[in-house]
Amino acid sequence: MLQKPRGTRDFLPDEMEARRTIEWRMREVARLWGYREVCTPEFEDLELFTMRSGEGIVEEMYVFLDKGGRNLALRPEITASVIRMYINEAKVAPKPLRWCYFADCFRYERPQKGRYRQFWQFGVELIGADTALADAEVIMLAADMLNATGVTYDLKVGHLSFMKNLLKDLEPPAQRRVMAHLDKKDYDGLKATLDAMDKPELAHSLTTLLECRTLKEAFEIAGNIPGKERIEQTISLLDASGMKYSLNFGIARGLDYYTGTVFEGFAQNLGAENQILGGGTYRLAHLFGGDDVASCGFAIGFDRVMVSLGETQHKKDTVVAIVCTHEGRDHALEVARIFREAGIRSEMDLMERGLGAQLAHASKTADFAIVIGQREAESKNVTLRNLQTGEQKTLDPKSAIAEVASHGACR
RNA sequence: GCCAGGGUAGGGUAGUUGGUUAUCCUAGAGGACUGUGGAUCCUCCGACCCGGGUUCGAAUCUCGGCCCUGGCCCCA
Repeated sequence: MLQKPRGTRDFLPDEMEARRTIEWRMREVARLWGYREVCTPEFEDLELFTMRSGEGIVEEMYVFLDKGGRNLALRPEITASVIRMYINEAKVAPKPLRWCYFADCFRYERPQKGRYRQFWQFGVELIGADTALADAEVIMLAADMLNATGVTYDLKVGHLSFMKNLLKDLEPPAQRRVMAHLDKKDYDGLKATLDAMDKPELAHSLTTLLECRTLKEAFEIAGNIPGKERIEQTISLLDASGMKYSLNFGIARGLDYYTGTVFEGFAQNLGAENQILGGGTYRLAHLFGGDDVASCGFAIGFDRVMVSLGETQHKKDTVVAIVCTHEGRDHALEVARIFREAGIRSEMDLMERGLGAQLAHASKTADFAIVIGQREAESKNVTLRNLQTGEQKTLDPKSAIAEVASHGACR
């Protein structure tokens, strides 16, 4: 039997309904903040992604040659595409631009819990606003969005300037090696590396910086930071908003183009792959031949949010089964139509079953049955049966609709 | 790319000194039952992940691959 490709998933209706429910909660939050949806191609020139992230990522992408000999890649993330689109289509649009997206991405990696080769991201990008309030808005929006889904998570906010200031005397490759140690909390390795670089005193400052939980402490360790005021403003805006977060100056986000504020969210009930959100301020447009516009954005790992939410029950549709005899069929079609016009999900038997068998099936799949035989066809009434209680009465279609609508799903 | 544990109908399972037609539950279809369901009974449907090897004979032993689950690495 044919199998689906490794790391991909099929979604049955129950799961899709749960996913759409959460998706729409995020969409609604984005809408309320003024972030409007954009859509970019599923595949792009390979170069778009290597320019952003380096040649190394080719190994972790779905890369292919099209019939015209073009080097293309399935998108491994969406920020690069959005910024490309901004340069191509919207450079002169009034700033700031508030955009969001919900779309699938592809990465060629070893699957595990919360990590798939096709996965969905809900992200936002705020383009062209370079202020403390812009940074704060994006973080508050991220928190709002995660709150709307119902996940329990920890949000960590940091700023790259502190670490960059401590490391400013090191060459970029050395900086990267040090950051790698910090990211893994490998303090022994860090010490060895710094000793080898003849900078042993840095080890203490760096590890202390990671332990800092207030701006004041961080400023004391890292010294005179460029943009100090902006950082203070951003953090005081977050504090004023009353949102929950913690400061963490060890967030490195691994990428050179992040410029300042960075933040990450972690689900409290997931294992190794528990990061559900990542974002920060960055400058990327100039890489793709655009202006050096400031941007700030984040992406939420939608599938991980769903894993974290687990088997949470979602509200189900009320289902009405239209059950009829041969004589009642024409009237039944008419009744089904007006039920649907009233917004009620209505399903008819397609198997030419007898009345008993139709009801047997309805009892497994529906909340109510509308029974229509010769008697109902002649009187233009319907028999409404509550499949939960067995209670049954004959009334006109409009009253039946009212009854079903007032009752709701009872499965 | 690395490590561990797995893979028998749609879902869940039984099945080793290798041996008839692979067990049971559930789901699905049909019937007993052409104006009223969930019970019961009957019938049907449907599986040994793939390939090589050993053997008279492999779900079972063996090798390779694929896939799943979790972890490492990575994580844009």
